Amino acid sequence: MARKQGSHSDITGPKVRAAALRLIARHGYAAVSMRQIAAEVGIQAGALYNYTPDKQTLLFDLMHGHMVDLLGAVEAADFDGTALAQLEAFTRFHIQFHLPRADQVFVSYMELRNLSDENFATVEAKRREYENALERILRVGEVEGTFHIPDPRITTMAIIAMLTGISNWYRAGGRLETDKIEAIYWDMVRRSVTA
Amino acid sequence: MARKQGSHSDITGPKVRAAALRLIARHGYAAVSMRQIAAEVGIQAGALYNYTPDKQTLLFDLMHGHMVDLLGAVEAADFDGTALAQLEAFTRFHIQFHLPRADQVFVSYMELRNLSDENFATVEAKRREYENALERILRVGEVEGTFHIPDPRITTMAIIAMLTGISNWYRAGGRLETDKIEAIYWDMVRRSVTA
DNA sequence: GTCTATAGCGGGATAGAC
DNA sequence: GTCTATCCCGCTATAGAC
Repeated sequence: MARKQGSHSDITGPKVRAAALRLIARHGYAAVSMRQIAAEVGIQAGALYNYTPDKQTLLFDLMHGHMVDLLGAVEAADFDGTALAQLEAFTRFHIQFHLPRADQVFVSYMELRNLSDENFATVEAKRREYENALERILRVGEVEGTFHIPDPRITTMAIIAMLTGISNWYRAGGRLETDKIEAIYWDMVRRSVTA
Repeated sequence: MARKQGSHSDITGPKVRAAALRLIARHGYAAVSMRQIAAEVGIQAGALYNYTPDKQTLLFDLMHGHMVDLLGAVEAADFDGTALAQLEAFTRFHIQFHLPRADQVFVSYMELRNLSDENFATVEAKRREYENALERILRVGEVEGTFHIPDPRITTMAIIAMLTGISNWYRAGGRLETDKIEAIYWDMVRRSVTA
């Protein structure tokens, strides 16, 4: 089972996904052609089909991969301590994870419409799982008495929308910038759920 | 200058825009064809060009029209009183304006990429104008001492993202539902900017 | 104002040589 | 694994009859 001589699939595969991600984030899935993606990689359109059975699967792999990475990172973060400490950790985690992944975030929230029904259900389930991680923290804080939250589900959606919205205006910037953004948003999140 | 017999342009025109809005919100601009829009209206594709010079202009009219409506409504609302009162009025206004316009909101935030450079600049300028209305209120509250806001521009974006995010999960529902949503979000907005 | 018909182009995907 | 060539389809937009 030795790898074939001249095989570049271990290099070209990632390049295909990177090119697709970049182009789809920029122009949208429906507006990007397989020919454009191939040109970006430096191969012909036909050769793309060595790396994906079709365009739909390529989109799904990008979106699903992003959600798998996100859930894996959440699990690894393993928030603990008081509800307030967990909420701060979650807030900073969300910002730190999403800021360097502008294209993935954009595609994952804009291209849901272009997934097949089955692929949509799979991606949506993972997104729900992520939301639930935050909702659990809010409910713990409510029981603790730290938080005052009339409707944990709505507050979950509100906080995630606020944090994800950073991607709408954030551009480039180094570590210090990120620190400051984290501080400002954590301040707002904290105040919005405490008495 | 009497209107031609058999002319339906005063009826068909709005029907074209309504159909385009519905379909684009559902499937995205690039994925919707002029044939689909025509079929939804009940005419042939060629006849669409009596109502728009091209597909791009049709998209622009939808998005620009939405922003014009929004800015007109903001101006008519004419917020006054303390900064806190103005912020509450703005929050409730935003929710009341956006909730019944799910398709417009969706299209206006998802299809910016598909506007020509010139059309994008026009729409973006109006959106900036709307954001500025909120930012002014926040700055007044900061001067008053009512609010504690480290960065008014970021807080503006955070609040608008949070409020606009309602469209991501809101479905149908009557007046009472809207009242409750307003109350929950106003509660969060208020707490997030006050000490 | 709407129709039918079509020009002209570009799309996704496949076949077969190398 | 990549190439060239191509099938077949659907797209936007226009022309000209009614």
